[in-house]
Amino acid sequence: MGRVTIQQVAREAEVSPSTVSNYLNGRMDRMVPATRERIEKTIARLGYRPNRAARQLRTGRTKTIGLIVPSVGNPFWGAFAHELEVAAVAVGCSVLLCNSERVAEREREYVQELWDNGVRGIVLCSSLPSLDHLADLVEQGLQLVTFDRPAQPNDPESVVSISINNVVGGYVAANHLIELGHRRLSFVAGSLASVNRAGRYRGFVSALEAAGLDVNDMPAWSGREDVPFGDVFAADVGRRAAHSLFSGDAEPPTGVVAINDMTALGFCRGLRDLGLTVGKDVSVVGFDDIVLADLYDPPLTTVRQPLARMAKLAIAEAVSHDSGDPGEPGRSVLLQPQLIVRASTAPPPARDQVPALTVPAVNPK
Amino acid sequence: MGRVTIQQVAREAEVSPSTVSNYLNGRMDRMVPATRERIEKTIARLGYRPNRAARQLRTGRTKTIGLIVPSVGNPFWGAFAHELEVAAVAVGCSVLLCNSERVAEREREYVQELWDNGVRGIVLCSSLPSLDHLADLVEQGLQLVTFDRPAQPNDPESVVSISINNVVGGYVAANHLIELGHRRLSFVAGSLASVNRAGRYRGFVSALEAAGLDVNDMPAWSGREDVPFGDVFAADVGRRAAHSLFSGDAEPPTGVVAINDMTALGFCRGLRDLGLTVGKDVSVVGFDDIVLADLYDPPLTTVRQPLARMAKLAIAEAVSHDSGDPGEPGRSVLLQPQLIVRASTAPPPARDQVPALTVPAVNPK
DNA sequence: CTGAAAGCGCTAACAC
DNA sequence: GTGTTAGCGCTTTCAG
Repeated sequence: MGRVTIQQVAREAEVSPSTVSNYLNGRMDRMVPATRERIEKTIARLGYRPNRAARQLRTGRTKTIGLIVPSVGNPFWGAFAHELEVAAVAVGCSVLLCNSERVAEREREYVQELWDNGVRGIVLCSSLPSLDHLADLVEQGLQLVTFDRPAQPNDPESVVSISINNVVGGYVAANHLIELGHRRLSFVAGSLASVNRAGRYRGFVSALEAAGLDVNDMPAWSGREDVPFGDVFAADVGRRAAHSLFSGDAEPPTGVVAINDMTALGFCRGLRDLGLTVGKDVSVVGFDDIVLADLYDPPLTTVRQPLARMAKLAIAEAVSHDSGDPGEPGRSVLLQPQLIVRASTAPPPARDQVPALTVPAVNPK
Repeated sequence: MGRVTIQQVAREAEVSPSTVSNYLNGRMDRMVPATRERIEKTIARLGYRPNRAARQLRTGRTKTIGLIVPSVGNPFWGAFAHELEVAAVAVGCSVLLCNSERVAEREREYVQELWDNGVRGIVLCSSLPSLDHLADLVEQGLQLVTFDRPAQPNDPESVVSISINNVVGGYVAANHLIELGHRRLSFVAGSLASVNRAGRYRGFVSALEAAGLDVNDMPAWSGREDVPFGDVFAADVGRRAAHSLFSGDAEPPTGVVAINDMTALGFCRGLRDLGLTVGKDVSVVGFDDIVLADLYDPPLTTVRQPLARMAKLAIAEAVSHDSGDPGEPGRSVLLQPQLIVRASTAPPPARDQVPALTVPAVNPK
C-alpha cells in the first residue's frame, strides 16, 4: 500500500536519491552506464512512479493543460476536446476539462482552479468579448490560448488566439445561398454576445451587401435575445426560430444561415414540424461540420472548421513558454473555413426564383 | 509574480501558520472570532489561494476525479462527461478527462497517470471484459467506478458498477419491433467484445426467443468483426451494415436494433443511400437517446439511459471512501432503461405483414 | 561522476 | 486558543 519513493529506489540501487533524480530527468551524462542500468532495473522491479505532487511542489511545473469549453455535451465541443486531447498526448501532456456553460463567473472560477492545480497553459473556448476578468492571472504567468475567439484590442499582451476567420465563414455561407438564387435570407442564432458569433453575422451581412441586398429587408427572428446562452439549448433555439419565422405574417426566408450545426439541425427539425422540406422549400446552411451534419437527412451544407489542425496549434501555444520559446505574444492565428456543400441547400422554390445574377467575387473587408 | 503563501498570511494577520491552516480547513472552533476575522480579511486582501500541490503532497488527497471515456467525440460520451462534471462540481470536485479509444493499454496508462496525479477515484467507461490490468492499483486503494459495465465475477472486491440493465434494454428494443409485427430482425454493432454490448445482444436474442423466433434465421451482417472498435467509427459501422444487409442476396430485415444511436444514425444514412425510407421500408431502434435522436429525420426510436442520475451515482461512489463511508464493496447498481418511441419505427411494409401475435409479457432471465 | 543537504507550501501532532 | 515543529517526495545547488 505504501507507495515506492525515490529514496527506496536509491537505497535498493545503492546510489543516492539525487542520482536517481538525475536519471528520471534524463541527465544521463551525469552517471556511468553501469549506474544507469542499476537504477533502471530497480525502478522496474519496484514499480516506482514519481509522485507528481512532490515534483510539482518543487518545480512549480506540470504537464497538464487546462481546457475550458462551453459544454462537452455539444458535439462540436466534444469533438474539439477529443482532438485537443490527442494533440496534448502527442507532446506528453494530459488535459483537465471544464465546462463553463459560457458563464463568465464559472469561467473565472475554473481558470483560477486550474491555476491552483499548477496548470500553466489553458485553452479557453469562451468567446466572451472581454478577458479583463483573467488579466491578473495572465500577468502572473498564465499562458492563455483562446479558441474560436480572435484577439481583441484590449486583450492582455501574451494571449494567443486560434480561430477560423468567422467573417469569411459567415460570408461564404450567405454567398452560397445567394448564388443559388435566394434573395430572402435569415440569420439564426441565440445570443450574438460573443466575438465569433458577431463575426459570422458580419460576414452574413457583407455577403448580402455585396449582392445589393439590405439586411433590414430580410425576415428577422425577434425572439433572439430571449433565449438562454448555452449550447445545450442550441438545437432548441433553431427549432423555435423555425416556428417563429414560418408562422408569422411576414414572408419567411427561402434560405437560412445558422450560427452552428446544432442550431441548424434544430431549425431543420422545426421546419419538419411545420411540414416543410429542407433542401426544397427552404435551404439551410450550418456551421462547424460536426459528424452529424453528414449523417443528417438531408445531409447539411455547412462551413467546416479544421479542428484537428486548430487543436494542434492550440497545444503548441499552450506549452510554448515551457519549451523556453517565448514566441511573439499577442498573436492571432486565423485559419480559413471551408464551405461543404451537401443536400440541405438548393435553388429556391419556383415562385421565389429570381433571374440569375452575377455576384461579384469580392471578399468581405 | 511570487505567489502568496500561508506564511505570509500568518505574518500579516499576526498569527501562526497552523492557525491559518486550521481556518482553511474549517476548524473554526480552535480560534476566537477576532482571530478568525483577522485571517479572513488578510486572505482576502492578499488574494491568497492555497497551493494544491503542497496540500496534496502533505495529505495524499485530492479533490479531483478521473474520468476515462472511449471518446468525447461521441455525443453520448460527451453528454455523460458533461453530466459527470456537473455532479462533480456539486460535491466540490473537478474532473480530469481522458479518452481511451477503448484500447486496454491506453486505459491502463491513463489510470496510472491519474493515480500519479493523486486522483483517488476514477470513473471508468471501458466495458472491457476484464479489469485484471488494474487490479494492483485497486489494491493500493484506488476507488474504481465502472460505468456502463456491470460487475463481473472476477472484478476486484471494491469495484462499484453503475449501468443500466443492458439485457432489458436489448429486450425492449427488439420486443418493440416484434410487437409492431416485424419478424425479420437484425442486430447491428461493430464489435461485441464489451460487457454491455454483449448484454444488449443477449436481450435482443431473448426477445426473439420469447416470440418463438430463432436468431439463426435472422439476416446477419457478416462484416461485424472487420470494423475497428472505436466510437468515432460507430456511424460508419451503421452505414456499412445497411449497405451490406440490403444489397446481398439474402432477404433483408424489416426491423433493426442498433448498438447505439450513432450506429443507428449511420444505419439510417446508409438506408437513404439505397433509396430506402426509415420508418416506412425499414424500422430502426437506437440506444442511448442522445440529443440528436430527437432531432433526426425521422426522430429515432431509442432506449434511453438516465444519464444525469447515473452520473450523480457515479460521483457519489467515486468519493465514497473520502467521506469515511466505506460502503459495501462490489456493488453493481443496475438502472432500468426506458424505451422512447418515435417515428423511426412502424409496422413493416404490407408485403411483410404477419398476423398479429400476442407476445407473452415476460422479462429476459 | 556521485552524495549531502536544503527546502517547495502545507498540515497535524504536540506543546504551551 | 495558539505556536512550534517535523516532515510529505522530490529537485537542485554545491561539495567531494
